[in-house]
Amino acid sequence: MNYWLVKSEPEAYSWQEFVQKKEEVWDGVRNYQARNNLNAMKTGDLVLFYHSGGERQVMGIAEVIKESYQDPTTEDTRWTSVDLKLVEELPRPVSLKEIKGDDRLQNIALVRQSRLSVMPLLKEEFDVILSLSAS
DNA sequence: GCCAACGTTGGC
DNA sequence: GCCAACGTTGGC
Repeated sequence: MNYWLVKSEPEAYSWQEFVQKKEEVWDGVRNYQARNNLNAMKTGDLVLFYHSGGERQVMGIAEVIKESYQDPTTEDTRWTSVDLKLVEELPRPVSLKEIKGDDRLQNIALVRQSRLSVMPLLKEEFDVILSLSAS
């Protein structure tokens, strides 16, 4: 099992919308590195959902329920999508500030490569973020 | 609103 | 194949 983090601008697609819909096609990725990460996702992998822009916080957890396939929003065969399903909302959101302030999270792309929209996490990093939310 | 980081495009 | 110019993203 692998762990990931995906970003969304809440004005474009919010966690609240995801909570209502329970499932979503994760489409529109137009960056090769992000696409490669999408393609590496396996059914059952867990994905943190992060709000970029004004909020900058991790909102909750999703699960991969369909592995990568042609992105339905484009004819261009270079781009792919996955399907995500709601798992649960975090007890409270974990802010970028908290993530940047934690020594154990300094290697994640959210800190090192702020523009990447789909990134892998180590299990340890995933667990640290969950524990921050619970504290 | 600004700027840094990064990606893409196009001229050579 | 290199690099300048330009566009976009996202944090501050």
